[in-house]
Amino acid sequence: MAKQAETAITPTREEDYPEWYQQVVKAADLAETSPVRGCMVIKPWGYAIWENIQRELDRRFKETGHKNAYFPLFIPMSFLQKEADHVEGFAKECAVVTHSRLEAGEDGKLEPAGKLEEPLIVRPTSETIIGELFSKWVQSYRDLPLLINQWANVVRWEMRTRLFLRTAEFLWQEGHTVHATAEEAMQETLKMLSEYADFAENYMAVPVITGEKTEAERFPGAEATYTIEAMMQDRKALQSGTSHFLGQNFSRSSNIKFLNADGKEEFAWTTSWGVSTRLIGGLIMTHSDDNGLVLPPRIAPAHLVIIPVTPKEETRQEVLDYCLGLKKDLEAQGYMDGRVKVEFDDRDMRGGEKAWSWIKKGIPLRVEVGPRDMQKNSVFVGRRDRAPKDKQSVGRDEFVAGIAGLLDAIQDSLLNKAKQFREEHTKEITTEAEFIEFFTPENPANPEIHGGFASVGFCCDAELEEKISKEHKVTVRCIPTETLDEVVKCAFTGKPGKRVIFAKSY
RNA sequence: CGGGCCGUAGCGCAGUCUGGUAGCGCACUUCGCUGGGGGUGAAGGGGUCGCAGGUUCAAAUCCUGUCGGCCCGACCA
Repeated sequence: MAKQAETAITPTREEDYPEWYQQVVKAADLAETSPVRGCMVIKPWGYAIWENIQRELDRRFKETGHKNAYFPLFIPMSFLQKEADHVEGFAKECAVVTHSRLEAGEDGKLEPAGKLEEPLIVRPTSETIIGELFSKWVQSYRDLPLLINQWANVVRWEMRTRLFLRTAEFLWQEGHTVHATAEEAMQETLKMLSEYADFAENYMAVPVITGEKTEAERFPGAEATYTIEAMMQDRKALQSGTSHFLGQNFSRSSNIKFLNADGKEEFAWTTSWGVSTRLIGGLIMTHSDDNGLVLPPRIAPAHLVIIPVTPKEETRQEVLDYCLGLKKDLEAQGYMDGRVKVEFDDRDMRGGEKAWSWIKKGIPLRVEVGPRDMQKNSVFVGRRDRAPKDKQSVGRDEFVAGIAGLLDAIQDSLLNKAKQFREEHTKEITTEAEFIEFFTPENPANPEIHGGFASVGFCCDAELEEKISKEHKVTVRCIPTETLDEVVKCAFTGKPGKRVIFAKSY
Protein backbone atom coordinates (compact mmCIF):
# COMPACT_ATOMS: atom_id res chain seq x y z
CA MET A 1 0.00 0.00 0.00
CA ALA A 2 1.36 3.34 -0.97
CA LYS A 3 1.22 5.91 1.75
CA GLN A 4 -1.50 8.43 1.13
CA ALA A 5 -1.91 11.73 2.83
CA GLU A 6 -4.66 11.61 5.43
CA THR A 7 -6.31 14.48 3.63
CA ALA A 8 -6.75 14.89 -0.09
CA ILE A 9 -5.65 18.51 0.13
CA THR A 10 -2.26 19.57 1.45
CA PRO A 11 -1.66 21.77 3.26
CA THR A 12 -4.70 21.65 5.51
CA ARG A 13 -6.69 24.76 6.41
CA GLU A 14 -4.98 24.89 9.77
CA GLU A 15 -1.49 24.61 8.28
CA ASP A 16 -1.73 27.26 5.57
CA TYR A 17 -5.14 28.65 4.75
CA PRO A 18 -4.30 30.68 1.61
CA GLU A 19 -2.41 27.79 0.07
CA TRP A 20 -5.19 25.37 1.01
CA TYR A 21 -7.61 27.61 -0.89
CA GLN A 22 -5.47 27.50 -4.02
CA GLN A 23 -5.19 23.74 -3.80
CA VAL A 24 -8.95 23.26 -3.40
CA VAL A 25 -9.60 25.33 -6.51
CA LYS A 26 -7.06 23.30 -8.41
CA ALA A 27 -8.14 19.89 -7.12
CA ALA A 28 -11.79 20.59 -7.94
CA ASP A 29 -10.77 21.80 -11.39
CA LEU A 30 -12.75 25.02 -10.99
CA ALA A 31 -10.35 27.53 -12.53
CA GLU A 32 -6.75 28.32 -13.28
CA THR A 33 -4.62 31.36 -13.86
CA SER A 34 -4.29 32.57 -17.42
CA PRO A 35 -1.42 33.85 -19.54
CA VAL A 36 -2.76 37.32 -18.78
CA ARG A 37 -1.72 38.66 -15.43
CA GLY A 38 -4.45 38.59 -12.80
CA CYS A 39 -7.05 37.01 -15.06
CA MET A 40 -8.54 33.57 -14.60
CA VAL A 41 -9.80 30.82 -16.81
CA ILE A 42 -13.02 29.42 -15.40
CA LYS A 43 -13.20 25.73 -16.20
CA PRO A 44 -16.41 23.77 -16.84
CA TRP A 45 -17.01 22.63 -13.25
CA GLY A 46 -16.51 26.19 -11.96
CA TYR A 47 -18.49 27.79 -14.74
CA ALA A 48 -21.41 25.44 -14.12
CA ILE A 49 -21.57 26.79 -10.56
CA TRP A 50 -21.66 30.31 -11.96
CA GLU A 51 -24.44 29.32 -14.36
CA ASN A 52 -26.47 28.02 -11.43
CA ILE A 53 -25.90 31.26 -9.55
CA GLN A 54 -26.94 33.21 -12.63
CA ARG A 55 -30.05 31.15 -13.24
CA GLU A 56 -31.45 31.61 -9.76
CA LEU A 57 -30.54 35.28 -9.41
CA ASP A 58 -31.86 36.07 -12.87
CA ARG A 59 -35.15 34.42 -11.95
CA ARG A 60 -35.34 36.59 -8.83
CA PHE A 61 -34.50 39.79 -10.69
CA LYS A 62 -37.23 39.14 -13.22
CA GLU A 63 -39.68 38.19 -10.52
CA THR A 64 -39.06 41.57 -8.90
CA GLY A 65 -39.76 43.39 -12.15
CA HIS A 66 -36.30 43.89 -13.63
CA LYS A 67 -35.38 43.46 -17.28
CA ASN A 68 -32.02 42.48 -18.73
CA ALA A 69 -30.15 44.68 -21.18
CA TYR A 70 -26.56 45.07 -22.34
CA PHE A 71 -24.31 48.12 -22.43
CA PRO A 72 -20.87 48.51 -24.03
CA LEU A 73 -17.61 47.24 -22.62
CA PHE A 74 -15.88 50.52 -23.47
CA ILE A 75 -16.63 53.79 -21.75
CA PRO A 76 -15.34 57.15 -23.03
CA MET A 77 -12.85 58.40 -20.47
CA SER A 78 -14.72 61.67 -20.08
CA PHE A 79 -17.77 59.80 -18.75
CA LEU A 80 -15.89 58.51 -15.75
CA GLN A 81 -14.86 62.04 -14.97
CA LYS A 82 -18.42 63.24 -14.47
CA GLU A 83 -18.83 62.22 -10.84
CA ALA A 84 -16.01 63.47 -8.62
CA ASP A 85 -15.97 60.72 -5.96
CA HIS A 86 -16.55 58.06 -8.57
CA VAL A 87 -13.54 59.01 -10.67
CA GLU A 88 -11.36 59.19 -7.58
CA GLY A 89 -12.46 55.73 -6.53
CA PHE A 90 -11.85 54.02 -9.84
CA ALA A 91 -9.18 55.98 -11.72
CA LYS A 92 -6.30 54.03 -10.23
CA GLU A 93 -7.41 50.66 -11.50
CA CYS A 94 -8.68 51.26 -15.02
CA ALA A 95 -7.53 49.50 -18.16
CA VAL A 96 -7.28 52.11 -20.90
CA VAL A 97 -7.66 51.62 -24.65
CA THR A 98 -5.63 54.18 -26.56
CA HIS A 99 -5.20 52.74 -30.05
CA SER A 100 -7.41 51.26 -32.73
CA ARG A 101 -5.13 48.94 -34.67
CA LEU A 102 -1.76 47.24 -34.95
CA GLU A 103 0.93 47.81 -37.52
CA ALA A 104 4.07 45.83 -38.21
CA GLY A 105 7.19 47.95 -37.70
CA GLU A 106 10.38 47.63 -39.69
CA ASP A 107 11.55 44.71 -37.58
CA GLY A 108 8.21 42.97 -38.18
CA LYS A 109 7.09 43.55 -34.60
CA LEU A 110 3.51 44.65 -34.06
CA GLU A 111 2.99 48.10 -32.65
CA PRO A 112 -0.17 49.95 -31.66
CA ALA A 113 -1.19 52.55 -34.21
CA GLY A 114 -4.17 54.75 -34.91
CA LYS A 115 -4.21 56.69 -31.68
CA LEU A 116 -7.71 57.41 -30.43
CA GLU A 117 -8.78 61.01 -30.02
CA GLU A 118 -10.35 60.15 -26.67
CA PRO A 119 -9.12 57.10 -24.78
CA LEU A 120 -11.69 54.48 -23.85
CA ILE A 121 -11.68 52.75 -20.52
CA VAL A 122 -12.71 49.16 -20.07
CA ARG A 123 -15.68 49.33 -17.69
CA PRO A 124 -14.78 48.82 -14.04
CA THR A 125 -18.54 49.28 -13.42
CA SER A 126 -21.15 50.84 -15.66
CA GLU A 127 -22.86 53.66 -13.76
CA THR A 128 -21.53 56.34 -16.06
CA ILE A 129 -22.32 54.78 -19.42
CA ILE A 130 -25.68 53.47 -18.28
CA GLY A 131 -26.46 56.89 -16.81
CA GLU A 132 -25.79 58.47 -20.18
CA LEU A 133 -28.33 56.17 -21.82
CA PHE A 134 -30.81 56.47 -18.98
CA SER A 135 -30.83 60.25 -19.41
CA LYS A 136 -32.32 59.63 -22.84
CA TRP A 137 -34.69 56.88 -21.76
CA VAL A 138 -36.18 58.84 -18.89
CA GLN A 139 -38.33 61.85 -19.75
CA SER A 140 -41.48 61.54 -17.71
CA TYR A 141 -42.55 60.17 -14.36
CA ARG A 142 -44.41 57.63 -16.52
CA ASP A 143 -41.05 56.15 -17.55
CA LEU A 144 -40.29 55.36 -13.93
CA PRO A 145 -39.31 53.22 -12.24
CA LEU A 146 -36.75 51.98 -14.75
CA LEU A 147 -35.47 48.62 -13.59
CA ILE A 148 -32.51 47.24 -15.57
CA ASN A 149 -29.95 44.53 -14.99
CA GLN A 150 -26.98 43.45 -17.04
CA TRP A 151 -24.82 40.34 -16.92
CA ALA A 152 -21.33 41.36 -17.92
CA ASN A 153 -17.62 41.22 -17.35
CA VAL A 154 -15.75 44.12 -15.79
CA VAL A 155 -12.06 44.91 -15.40
CA ARG A 156 -10.33 46.37 -12.37
CA TRP A 157 -6.56 46.42 -12.54
CA GLU A 158 -5.93 45.01 -9.09
CA MET A 159 -2.43 44.88 -7.66
CA ARG A 160 -2.89 41.56 -5.98
CA THR A 161 -5.24 38.94 -7.34
CA ARG A 162 -6.57 35.59 -6.14
CA LEU A 163 -8.75 33.20 -8.13
CA PHE A 164 -12.43 34.07 -7.71
CA LEU A 165 -11.82 36.45 -4.80
CA ARG A 166 -10.15 39.26 -6.67
CA THR A 167 -9.28 39.00 -10.34
CA ALA A 168 -8.49 41.71 -12.88
CA GLU A 169 -11.44 40.64 -15.00
CA PHE A 170 -14.51 39.15 -13.38
CA LEU A 171 -18.04 38.21 -14.26
CA TRP A 172 -20.94 39.83 -12.47
CA GLN A 173 -24.37 41.30 -12.74
CA GLU A 174 -25.05 44.94 -12.14
CA GLY A 175 -28.54 46.23 -11.53
CA HIS A 176 -29.22 49.87 -12.31
CA THR A 177 -32.53 51.44 -11.46
CA VAL A 178 -34.10 54.88 -11.66
CA HIS A 179 -36.89 56.13 -9.41
CA ALA A 180 -39.05 59.18 -8.96
CA THR A 181 -38.50 59.48 -5.24
CA ALA A 182 -35.76 58.91 -2.69
CA GLU A 183 -38.03 56.61 -0.68
CA GLU A 184 -38.68 54.39 -3.64
CA ALA A 185 -35.01 54.22 -4.55
CA MET A 186 -34.10 53.34 -0.98
CA GLN A 187 -36.76 50.67 -0.94
CA GLU A 188 -35.27 49.17 -4.11
CA THR A 189 -31.75 49.28 -2.62
CA LEU A 190 -32.88 47.34 0.43
CA LYS A 191 -35.10 44.95 -1.50
CA MET A 192 -32.22 43.81 -3.69
CA LEU A 193 -29.96 43.50 -0.66
CA SER A 194 -32.46 41.16 0.92
CA GLU A 195 -32.70 39.16 -2.32
CA TYR A 196 -28.93 38.72 -2.16
CA ALA A 197 -29.05 37.71 1.49
CA ASP A 198 -31.84 35.24 0.87
CA PHE A 199 -30.05 33.77 -2.12
CA ALA A 200 -26.75 33.44 -0.23
CA GLU A 201 -28.36 31.65 2.70
CA ASN A 202 -30.92 29.51 0.94
CA TYR A 203 -29.05 28.57 -2.21
CA MET A 204 -25.39 28.76 -1.37
CA ALA A 205 -25.87 27.87 2.30
CA VAL A 206 -23.68 30.87 3.11
CA PRO A 207 -25.07 32.75 6.11
CA VAL A 208 -24.61 36.49 5.75
CA ILE A 209 -24.96 39.59 7.86
CA THR A 210 -26.71 42.44 6.11
CA GLY A 211 -25.92 45.98 7.00
CA GLU A 212 -24.77 49.39 5.95
CA LYS A 213 -21.19 50.36 5.20
CA THR A 214 -19.53 53.25 6.99
CA GLU A 215 -18.56 56.27 4.95
CA ALA A 216 -15.00 55.01 4.57
CA GLU A 217 -16.16 51.77 2.97
CA ARG A 218 -18.84 53.28 0.78
CA PHE A 219 -19.04 52.92 -3.01
CA PRO A 220 -17.50 56.03 -4.65
CA GLY A 221 -20.37 58.31 -5.48
CA ALA A 222 -22.99 56.54 -3.35
CA GLU A 223 -25.05 58.11 -0.58
CA ALA A 224 -25.32 54.77 1.16
CA THR A 225 -23.85 51.33 0.54
CA TYR A 226 -25.36 48.15 1.92
CA THR A 227 -23.57 44.83 2.02
CA ILE A 228 -23.87 41.15 2.75
CA GLU A 229 -20.89 39.93 4.75
CA ALA A 230 -20.00 36.28 5.18
CA MET A 231 -17.49 34.65 7.51
CA MET A 232 -14.90 32.39 5.91
CA GLN A 233 -13.30 29.47 7.72
CA ASP A 234 -10.21 31.52 8.51
CA ARG A 235 -12.71 33.79 10.29
CA LYS A 236 -12.14 36.65 7.89
CA ALA A 237 -15.06 38.50 6.38
CA LEU A 238 -15.90 38.38 2.70
CA GLN A 239 -17.99 41.18 1.24
CA SER A 240 -20.21 39.07 -0.96
CA GLY A 241 -22.56 41.55 -2.54
CA THR A 242 -23.41 45.24 -2.37
CA SER A 243 -26.42 47.42 -3.02
CA HIS A 244 -26.05 51.17 -3.35
CA PHE A 245 -28.42 54.05 -2.85
CA LEU A 246 -26.92 56.61 -5.20
CA GLY A 247 -29.21 59.49 -4.28
CA GLN A 248 -29.21 62.06 -7.07
CA ASN A 249 -25.42 62.04 -7.48
CA PHE A 250 -25.36 60.10 -10.73
CA SER A 251 -28.59 61.57 -12.08
CA ARG A 252 -27.02 65.01 -11.68
CA SER A 253 -23.74 64.01 -13.30
CA SER A 254 -25.50 62.10 -16.10
CA ASN A 255 -28.42 64.47 -16.34
CA ILE A 256 -31.21 61.97 -15.69
CA LYS A 257 -34.24 64.25 -15.34
CA PHE A 258 -37.97 63.71 -15.60
CA LEU A 259 -41.11 65.77 -15.57
CA ASN A 260 -43.23 64.92 -12.54
CA ALA A 261 -47.02 64.77 -12.48
CA ASP A 262 -47.09 68.48 -11.65
CA GLY A 263 -45.11 69.30 -14.77
CA LYS A 264 -41.96 70.16 -12.84
CA GLU A 265 -38.53 68.89 -13.88
CA GLU A 266 -36.71 66.84 -11.26
CA PHE A 267 -33.51 64.85 -10.99
CA ALA A 268 -34.22 61.15 -10.62
CA TRP A 269 -33.02 58.87 -7.81
CA THR A 270 -30.86 55.92 -8.78
CA THR A 271 -29.56 52.68 -7.31
CA SER A 272 -27.05 50.04 -8.34
CA TRP A 273 -26.34 46.59 -6.97
CA GLY A 274 -24.11 43.70 -7.89
CA VAL A 275 -22.70 40.30 -7.10
CA SER A 276 -19.84 38.63 -8.90
CA THR A 277 -17.88 35.43 -9.40
CA ARG A 278 -16.44 36.29 -6.02
CA LEU A 279 -19.49 34.46 -4.64
CA ILE A 280 -17.80 31.26 -5.78
CA GLY A 281 -14.77 32.13 -3.67
CA GLY A 282 -17.08 32.60 -0.71
CA LEU A 283 -18.78 29.33 -1.41
CA ILE A 284 -15.45 27.51 -1.46
CA MET A 285 -14.19 29.06 1.76
CA THR A 286 -17.44 28.56 3.64
CA HIS A 287 -17.94 24.84 3.13
CA SER A 288 -14.83 23.11 1.85
CA ASP A 289 -12.71 20.88 4.05
CA ASP A 290 -9.29 19.27 3.99
CA ASN A 291 -10.51 16.82 1.35
CA GLY A 292 -11.44 19.58 -1.06
CA LEU A 293 -14.51 21.34 -2.29
CA VAL A 294 -17.90 20.82 -0.64
CA LEU A 295 -20.90 21.98 -2.65
CA PRO A 296 -24.40 22.66 -1.35
CA PRO A 297 -26.83 20.65 -3.52
CA ARG A 298 -28.80 23.65 -4.70
CA ILE A 299 -25.76 25.20 -6.36
CA ALA A 300 -23.86 22.05 -7.37
CA PRO A 301 -23.43 21.38 -11.11
CA ALA A 302 -24.49 17.79 -10.41
CA HIS A 303 -26.16 16.34 -7.34
CA LEU A 304 -24.68 12.89 -7.38
CA VAL A 305 -22.31 10.64 -9.21
CA ILE A 306 -22.96 6.99 -9.88
CA ILE A 307 -19.76 4.98 -9.76
CA PRO A 308 -20.16 1.48 -11.14
CA VAL A 309 -17.96 -1.11 -9.41
CA THR A 310 -17.17 -3.83 -11.90
CA PRO A 311 -14.70 -6.28 -10.40
CA LYS A 312 -15.64 -9.16 -12.68
CA GLU A 313 -15.90 -9.07 -16.42
CA GLU A 314 -18.92 -11.40 -16.50
CA THR A 315 -21.09 -9.11 -14.38
CA ARG A 316 -19.74 -5.87 -15.81
CA GLN A 317 -22.40 -5.19 -18.39
CA GLU A 318 -25.13 -6.13 -15.94
CA VAL A 319 -23.84 -3.61 -13.40
CA LEU A 320 -23.54 -0.88 -16.02
CA ASP A 321 -27.10 -1.49 -17.17
CA TYR A 322 -28.32 -1.45 -13.59
CA CYS A 323 -26.54 1.89 -13.06
CA LEU A 324 -28.03 3.39 -16.20
CA GLY A 325 -31.47 2.34 -15.05
CA LEU A 326 -30.80 3.93 -11.68
CA LYS A 327 -29.61 7.10 -13.41
CA LYS A 328 -32.79 7.29 -15.44
CA ASP A 329 -34.99 6.84 -12.39
CA LEU A 330 -33.07 9.44 -10.41
CA GLU A 331 -33.23 11.96 -13.25
CA ALA A 332 -36.99 11.55 -13.28
CA GLN A 333 -37.09 12.87 -9.71
CA GLY A 334 -37.77 16.55 -9.16
CA TYR A 335 -35.48 18.69 -7.03
CA MET A 336 -36.08 22.38 -6.38
CA ASP A 337 -37.55 23.72 -9.62
CA GLY A 338 -35.71 21.22 -11.80
CA ARG A 339 -34.59 17.61 -11.91
CA VAL A 340 -32.02 15.63 -10.03
CA LYS A 341 -28.75 16.00 -11.93
CA VAL A 342 -26.72 12.81 -12.19
CA GLU A 343 -23.17 12.13 -13.34
CA PHE A 344 -22.35 8.61 -14.47
CA ASP A 345 -18.66 7.88 -14.14
CA ASP A 346 -17.65 4.76 -16.02
CA ARG A 347 -14.13 5.97 -16.70
CA ASP A 348 -11.65 3.16 -16.83
CA MET A 349 -9.68 3.90 -13.68
CA ARG A 350 -9.24 2.64 -10.17
CA GLY A 351 -12.28 2.92 -7.97
CA GLY A 352 -10.61 4.65 -5.05
CA GLU A 353 -9.00 7.23 -7.24
CA LYS A 354 -12.27 7.82 -9.01
CA ALA A 355 -14.21 8.27 -5.77
CA TRP A 356 -11.57 10.68 -4.46
CA SER A 357 -11.73 12.76 -7.60
CA TRP A 358 -15.44 13.36 -6.93
CA ILE A 359 -14.82 14.08 -3.28
CA LYS A 360 -12.37 16.78 -4.33
CA LYS A 361 -14.95 18.19 -6.74
CA GLY A 362 -17.42 18.46 -3.91
CA ILE A 363 -20.31 16.54 -5.41
CA PRO A 364 -22.98 16.13 -2.68
CA LEU A 365 -23.51 12.37 -3.07
CA ARG A 366 -21.45 9.45 -4.29
CA VAL A 367 -23.38 6.34 -5.20
CA GLU A 368 -21.33 3.19 -5.65
CA VAL A 369 -22.97 0.21 -7.24
CA GLY A 370 -21.38 -3.21 -7.58
CA PRO A 371 -22.61 -6.76 -8.17
CA ARG A 372 -23.44 -7.31 -4.50
CA ASP A 373 -25.54 -4.15 -4.32
CA MET A 374 -27.27 -5.17 -7.49
CA GLN A 375 -28.17 -8.55 -6.01
CA LYS A 376 -29.62 -6.90 -2.90
CA ASN A 377 -31.25 -4.21 -5.05
CA SER A 378 -29.45 -1.60 -2.97
CA VAL A 379 -26.90 1.19 -3.47
CA PHE A 380 -23.90 2.27 -1.43
CA VAL A 381 -24.09 5.98 -0.64
CA GLY A 382 -21.52 8.47 0.66
CA ARG A 383 -22.42 12.05 1.60
CA ARG A 384 -19.90 14.83 1.00
CA ASP A 385 -20.82 16.45 4.31
CA ARG A 386 -19.66 13.31 6.12
CA ALA A 387 -16.29 11.52 6.30
CA PRO A 388 -15.13 9.81 3.07
CA LYS A 389 -15.40 6.31 4.56
CA ASP A 390 -18.76 6.96 6.21
CA LYS A 391 -20.94 5.20 3.63
CA GLN A 392 -24.22 3.38 3.91
CA SER A 393 -26.10 0.71 2.05
CA VAL A 394 -29.58 1.90 1.14
CA GLY A 395 -32.38 0.13 -0.72
CA ARG A 396 -32.41 1.31 -4.30
CA ASP A 397 -36.06 2.31 -4.52
CA GLU A 398 -35.97 3.94 -1.10
CA PHE A 399 -32.92 5.93 -2.21
CA VAL A 400 -34.58 7.08 -5.43
CA ALA A 401 -37.78 8.07 -3.67
CA GLY A 402 -35.92 9.93 -0.92
CA ILE A 403 -33.34 11.71 -3.06
CA ALA A 404 -34.85 15.20 -2.85
CA GLY A 405 -35.18 14.91 0.91
CA LEU A 406 -31.61 13.68 1.23
CA LEU A 407 -30.30 16.61 -0.82
CA ASP A 408 -32.28 19.01 1.34
CA ALA A 409 -30.81 17.39 4.44
CA ILE A 410 -27.30 18.01 3.12
CA GLN A 411 -28.18 21.58 2.19
CA ASP A 412 -29.51 22.18 5.71
CA SER A 413 -26.58 20.55 7.43
CA LEU A 414 -24.14 22.75 5.49
CA LEU A 415 -26.03 25.93 6.32
CA ASN A 416 -26.30 24.97 9.97
CA LYS A 417 -22.65 24.11 10.18
CA ALA A 418 -21.70 27.46 8.64
CA LYS A 419 -24.06 29.31 10.97
CA GLN A 420 -22.66 27.50 13.96
CA PHE A 421 -19.13 28.33 12.90
CA ARG A 422 -20.04 31.99 12.61
CA GLU A 423 -21.73 32.00 16.02
CA GLU A 424 -18.71 30.36 17.62
CA HIS A 425 -16.41 33.04 16.28
CA THR A 426 -18.59 36.07 16.82
CA LYS A 427 -17.86 37.85 20.06
CA GLU A 428 -19.55 40.74 21.74
CA ILE A 429 -16.83 43.12 22.83
CA THR A 430 -17.13 46.12 25.14
CA THR A 431 -13.58 47.33 25.81
CA GLU A 432 -10.63 48.29 23.66
CA ALA A 433 -8.35 45.85 25.49
CA GLU A 434 -10.72 43.02 24.73
CA PHE A 435 -10.86 44.18 21.12
CA ILE A 436 -7.09 44.15 20.74
CA GLU A 437 -6.80 40.74 22.36
CA PHE A 438 -9.45 39.33 20.03
CA PHE A 439 -7.57 40.41 16.91
CA THR A 440 -4.01 39.65 18.03
CA PRO A 441 -2.63 36.24 17.07
CA GLU A 442 -0.69 34.26 19.67
CA ASN A 443 2.15 33.82 17.25
CA PRO A 444 2.55 37.09 15.32
CA ALA A 445 5.50 35.83 13.26
CA ASN A 446 3.35 33.11 11.73
CA PRO A 447 -0.20 34.05 12.64
CA GLU A 448 -2.57 31.20 13.36
CA ILE A 449 -6.25 31.45 12.43
CA HIS A 450 -7.70 33.82 15.00
CA GLY A 451 -10.27 36.52 15.64
CA GLY A 452 -13.62 36.53 13.91
CA PHE A 453 -16.53 38.93 13.96
CA ALA A 454 -16.37 41.44 16.79
CA SER A 455 -19.74 42.90 17.63
CA VAL A 456 -18.77 46.25 19.10
CA GLY A 457 -20.31 49.56 20.11
CA PHE A 458 -18.72 52.22 17.95
CA CYS A 459 -19.17 55.98 17.76
CA CYS A 460 -18.47 55.82 14.00
CA ASP A 461 -15.92 58.63 14.04
CA ALA A 462 -14.15 58.42 10.67
CA GLU A 463 -10.69 59.30 12.01
CA LEU A 464 -10.93 56.74 14.77
CA GLU A 465 -12.10 54.18 12.26
CA GLU A 466 -9.06 54.79 10.12
CA LYS A 467 -6.73 54.59 13.09
CA ILE A 468 -8.18 51.27 14.23
CA SER A 469 -8.07 49.90 10.74
CA LYS A 470 -4.40 50.87 10.31
CA GLU A 471 -3.29 49.63 13.69
CA HIS A 472 -5.07 46.31 13.80
CA LYS A 473 -5.79 45.60 10.13
CA VAL A 474 -9.41 45.32 11.00
CA THR A 475 -12.29 47.18 9.36
CA VAL A 476 -15.89 47.90 10.10
CA ARG A 477 -17.63 45.34 7.92
CA CYS A 478 -21.05 46.83 8.45
CA ILE A 479 -23.59 48.35 10.76
CA PRO A 480 -25.98 45.39 10.90
CA THR A 481 -29.54 46.06 9.87
CA GLU A 482 -30.79 43.81 12.64
CA THR A 483 -29.42 45.96 15.47
CA LEU A 484 -29.63 49.32 13.73
CA ASP A 485 -31.80 50.93 16.40
CA GLU A 486 -29.63 49.86 19.31
CA VAL A 487 -27.66 52.60 21.07
CA VAL A 488 -24.44 51.10 22.42
CA LYS A 489 -21.58 52.70 24.31
CA CYS A 490 -18.51 53.02 22.07
CA ALA A 491 -15.81 50.60 23.21
CA PHE A 492 -13.11 53.12 22.31
CA THR A 493 -14.49 56.50 23.37
CA GLY A 494 -17.39 55.75 25.69
CA LYS A 495 -19.65 57.95 23.59
CA PRO A 496 -23.02 56.68 22.45
CA GLY A 497 -22.63 54.68 19.30
CA LYS A 498 -24.03 52.01 17.04
CA ARG A 499 -23.49 48.29 17.10
CA VAL A 500 -21.05 47.41 14.31
CA ILE A 501 -19.19 44.32 13.12
CA PHE A 502 -15.42 44.64 13.01
CA ALA A 503 -13.38 41.95 11.26
CA LYS A 504 -10.32 41.28 9.18
CA SER A 505 -11.41 40.94 5.62
CA TYR A 506 -10.59 39.88 2.09
C1' C B 1 3.72 49.65 -6.40
C1' G B 2 7.64 48.19 -1.95
C1' G B 3 9.83 43.60 0.75
C1' G B 4 10.63 38.16 0.69
C1' C B 5 10.52 33.47 -1.83
C1' C B 6 10.10 31.05 -6.59
C1' G B 7 9.99 29.94 -12.38
C1' U B 8 13.93 23.02 -14.84
C1' A B 9 8.67 17.22 -18.58
C1' G B 10 1.40 17.77 -17.43
C1' C B 11 2.17 18.39 -11.74
C1' G B 12 5.72 18.50 -7.53
C1' C B 13 10.87 19.00 -7.16
C1' A B 14 16.67 17.99 -7.17
C1' G B 15 20.73 19.99 -9.79
C1' U B 16 22.58 26.55 -9.40
C1' C B 17 26.82 28.19 -4.10
C1' U B 18 31.89 25.40 -6.70
C1' G B 19 29.97 26.46 -15.26
C1' G B 20 31.45 20.67 -18.58
C1' U B 21 26.04 19.36 -22.57
C1' A B 22 19.55 17.36 -17.72
C1' G B 23 17.64 13.92 -13.45
C1' C B 24 13.95 12.05 -9.55
C1' G B 25 8.80 11.21 -7.82
C1' C B 26 3.84 11.41 -9.37
C1' A B 27 0.92 11.59 -13.75
C1' C B 28 0.69 9.61 -18.96
C1' U B 29 1.03 5.07 -22.80
C1' U B 30 1.36 -0.46 -23.45
C1' C B 31 1.38 -5.32 -21.27
C1' G B 32 0.87 -8.54 -16.82
C1' C B 33 -0.99 -9.43 -11.72
C1' U B 34 -4.82 -7.50 -8.50
C1' G B 35 -9.98 -6.18 -8.10
C1' G B 36 -15.69 -2.59 -3.10
C1' G B 37 -11.17 1.47 -3.11
C1' G B 38 -6.42 6.74 -4.67
C1' G B 39 -2.78 -1.31 -5.16
C1' U B 40 1.48 -3.65 -7.90
C1' G B 41 5.50 -5.53 -11.65
C1' A B 42 7.81 -4.51 -16.33
C1' A B 43 8.68 -1.73 -20.69
C1' G B 44 8.04 3.15 -22.91
C1' G B 45 6.95 8.47 -24.56
C1' G B 46 7.75 13.42 -23.08
C1' G B 47 12.07 19.05 -21.41
C1' U B 48 16.14 24.28 -26.67
C1' C B 49 15.98 24.55 -17.80
C1' G B 50 10.23 31.61 -18.05
C1' C B 51 12.10 35.20 -21.86
C1' A B 52 16.04 38.58 -23.87
C1' G B 53 20.88 40.18 -23.80
C1' G B 54 25.98 39.60 -21.86
C1' U B 55 30.61 36.91 -19.90
C1' U B 56 33.00 32.14 -21.48
C1' C B 57 36.11 27.19 -25.44
C1' A B 58 31.57 25.80 -22.75
C1' A B 59 25.71 28.58 -19.16
C1' A B 60 19.92 25.42 -16.00
C1' U B 61 24.37 27.13 -13.21
C1' C B 62 27.79 33.55 -13.39
C1' C B 63 26.13 38.99 -14.70
C1' U B 64 22.25 42.56 -16.48
C1' G B 65 17.41 43.35 -17.88
C1' U B 66 12.53 41.65 -18.37
C1' C B 67 7.93 38.76 -17.80
C1' G B 68 5.09 35.68 -14.62
C1' G B 69 3.59 33.17 -9.86
C1' C B 70 2.99 32.85 -4.41
C1' C B 71 3.26 35.21 0.52
C1' C B 72 3.60 39.87 3.46
C1' G B 73 2.66 45.27 3.10
C1' A B 74 0.07 49.45 0.67
C1' C B 75 -4.47 49.47 -2.25
C1' C B 76 -9.15 47.04 -2.80
C1' A B 77 -15.88 50.61 -5.21
